[in-house]
Amino acid sequence: MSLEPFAHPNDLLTVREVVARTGVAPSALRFYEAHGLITTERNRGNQRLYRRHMLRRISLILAARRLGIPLADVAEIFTTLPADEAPSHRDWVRVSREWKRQLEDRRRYIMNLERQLTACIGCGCLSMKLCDLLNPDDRLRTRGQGPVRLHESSECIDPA
Amino acid sequence: MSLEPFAHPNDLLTVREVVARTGVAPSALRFYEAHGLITTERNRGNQRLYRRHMLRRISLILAARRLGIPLADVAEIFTTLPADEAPSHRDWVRVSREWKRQLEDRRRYIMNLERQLTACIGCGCLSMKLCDLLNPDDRLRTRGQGPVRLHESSECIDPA
DNA sequence: GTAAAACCTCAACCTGGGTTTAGATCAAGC
DNA sequence: GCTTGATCTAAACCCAGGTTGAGGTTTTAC
Repeated sequence: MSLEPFAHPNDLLTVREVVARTGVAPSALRFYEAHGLITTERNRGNQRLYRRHMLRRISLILAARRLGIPLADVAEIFTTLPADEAPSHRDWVRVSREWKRQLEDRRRYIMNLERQLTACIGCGCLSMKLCDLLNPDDRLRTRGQGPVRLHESSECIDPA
Repeated sequence: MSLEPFAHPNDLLTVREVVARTGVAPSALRFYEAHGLITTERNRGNQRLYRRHMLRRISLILAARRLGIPLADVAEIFTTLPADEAPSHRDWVRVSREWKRQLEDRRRYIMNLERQLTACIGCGCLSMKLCDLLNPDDRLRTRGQGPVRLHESSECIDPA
């Protein structure tokens, strides 16, 4: 049986092919390469050739972007990935668990803000005197001046 | 009784005083002014004087920043606020409810991503063949080429 | 009266995640 | 061989949300 119809993991794709497969603009591909997220070979005319397993990396970049993970973090994760072949199942489990943790952190942060804002709406904060989300300038006026560190008191938010 | 110890809502504060009360850098105050979020008077030497009720606006800006609300949105909200006095209780209720809605939207978006990522970890997506977060290039290879619209299929994420 | 500190404007710079443009080179079809 | 389209590099530009710096005035403190 011929190997022809099957893709070799290290065969080479042109820019156009990668663009067609991933939907990522050539400028973005160059950008990722410049930032060390992907690597390329060159043909004799200096044009880029992408090894097929780079498609995996690009997919991971897209997933990360969709999740709001900064490229710098992705680059860091990529240093732990095999350089010459596609990431393994195990790699993907590790990466996706880490990203899930980051999503959870972000969700918790937002839920905390929601809680504070709800408390502000539901308490004396409506007078805008004591809320942690709003700087308590009225109170400060009775206490003299000085640099105000915001988010330091929490009389409204956390009355306990 | 003298009015001296009580602050007039329209009395004028210098840059230094506003910086001391809000913790916001002068450059940021100028930036907010340049973008129409706050207004100032000037003294005879052209130096800025802030009417006291601007402190409320600055507090609102800080709260918005903390919530991740873009300044442009804040500027838009501010067009609905009284120009010459502090925002009222009613104003604050209206604004804070709107911001709470935006927080809820962001939280729901993140929860949705978490759900997708969890599904990816827990199903055949681990093979990175069919996941909505990862571009399904293996499948495409058996179907010919063409531009790939990402996030269009949901065989993994939403099997129903 | 003078020096230091604060303030002014305007312009340049920063990060992140790229896009756009200019000018040159390469590959492919006829 | 020639034209057209694809690609190359480098640099400039975009957004947000500001900060930093240069060079000039104003206010304040002694």
